Amino acid sequence: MSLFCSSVSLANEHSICLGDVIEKTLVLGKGEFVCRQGQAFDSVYVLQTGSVKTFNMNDLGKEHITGFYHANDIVGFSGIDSGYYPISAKTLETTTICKVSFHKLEKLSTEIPYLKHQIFKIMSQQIVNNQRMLALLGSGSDIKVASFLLSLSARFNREDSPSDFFRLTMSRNDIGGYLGMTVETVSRAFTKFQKENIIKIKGKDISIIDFPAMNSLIDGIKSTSLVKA
Amino acid sequence: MSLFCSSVSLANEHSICLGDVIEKTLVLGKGEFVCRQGQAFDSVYVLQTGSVKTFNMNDLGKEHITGFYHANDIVGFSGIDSGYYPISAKTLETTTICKVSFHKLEKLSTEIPYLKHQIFKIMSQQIVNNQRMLALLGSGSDIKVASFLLSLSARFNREDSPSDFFRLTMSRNDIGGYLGMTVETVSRAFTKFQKENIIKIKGKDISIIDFPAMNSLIDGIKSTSLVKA
DNA sequence: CGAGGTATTGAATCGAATCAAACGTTGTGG
DNA sequence: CCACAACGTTTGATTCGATTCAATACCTCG
Repeated sequence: MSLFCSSVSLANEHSICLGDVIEKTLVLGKGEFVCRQGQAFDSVYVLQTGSVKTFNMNDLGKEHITGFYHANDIVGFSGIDSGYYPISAKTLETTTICKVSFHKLEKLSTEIPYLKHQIFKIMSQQIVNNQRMLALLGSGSDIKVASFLLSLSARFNREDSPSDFFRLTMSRNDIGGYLGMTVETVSRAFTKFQKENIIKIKGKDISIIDFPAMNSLIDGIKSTSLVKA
Repeated sequence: MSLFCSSVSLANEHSICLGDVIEKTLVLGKGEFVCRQGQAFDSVYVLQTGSVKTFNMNDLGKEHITGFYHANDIVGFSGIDSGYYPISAKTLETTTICKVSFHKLEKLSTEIPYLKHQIFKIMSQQIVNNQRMLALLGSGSDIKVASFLLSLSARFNREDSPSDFFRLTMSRNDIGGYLGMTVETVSRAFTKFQKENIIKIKGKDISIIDFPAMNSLIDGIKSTSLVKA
């Protein structure tokens, strides 16, 4: 399970019905906005290809990254509560997305309990993912970075190649903004892991070589799922 | 808006119907479990009085606190995704809660679109709250503690007294576990704020004296909600 | 090719964790 | 009701790690 968005499909056997709620499919270039913080909430966005970061600006112009999203992930649910998007979303590369009217989606979910359940599930999953991120609050930079890389890896293995190789579409700066640390510290963690032969990095391409070592790094934040009597 | 749970009521004009989904109302003493990490998910819990912490144990027995909940908050939505509670919940004092069957709640929400919308809203709110917490990832201990206190204050002002005075039902240890810092650092932040006449603390009772100073502390993580052209 | 942004590396500073000890509070049983 | 034990909290001194500042190397794209 990824730190990131949903592995649950909205559609399944009801995919036909979903045609009604898709407003349009958009192709966006690198660095374009999907939605902007403060805009009225009306849609959620389903990524088809590419990747997106969500973030908000603090009063001093520094941006805090709240998440990275890839194919099949859904962006925008956080706008339901207030009726406004609390975050901006920007593409990290050329990206195609489906704009889905939330109003229509919600109406359709009344007719299709399965759809409603899926929405519940996706939102629940986002809560769980965010809480897993929060477990990083107290941990050091190595753990944060390792956890980040493992999440990305898990996210890609799910549907794409089962390989340990993938591409970081976001900048080191974005990673830092996501994990709450500086660019320099991100870079240092990368070089350190590389020297220890845990990963191999070349620019934006990364491969995880030593999964056991990687996993042992994050032992401290993995939670036992046992029920203790 | 609080860092914590929901300010949105499940019921409103439909409160009559909710009688059907409430399994039972429980009174728990201090330190009792509401639900346990790993148990099969079947219910959400609505707090009537008292307070609760949610947490999970990592492999080394240290607990990470994922949230504090008070009257009218709802605990347990994170279990929808996997079908198991990913967290344990424990009372911080004598607490009364309603156990609500999620299965029944979901079925009822099919008949009452308003109810469904409220559930969406509450879950969306939790996503937003968690993301606000995540903004603390990169900030120092003073900011974390100030942010925590302001959230609690906002949470209580909402419905209880409009006073700047409240009681911390959780231990310093719990606060540390929540904010990702040690007990000592929490304590030091408290004494520092007190020396600066920003707050007044006596054991578990706290009053916020200088709100402007408190707010200026967290300027760095407040996000502008403006739409920039 | 050159320029601007992005990434890496190094040295010095600052802040939080850690270790250790004293102080307070709470709850229990004599 | 007091004494004591157990736990929670505060405070201090030291260590360790991340940020900061600064300089250099690397890529990407016009």
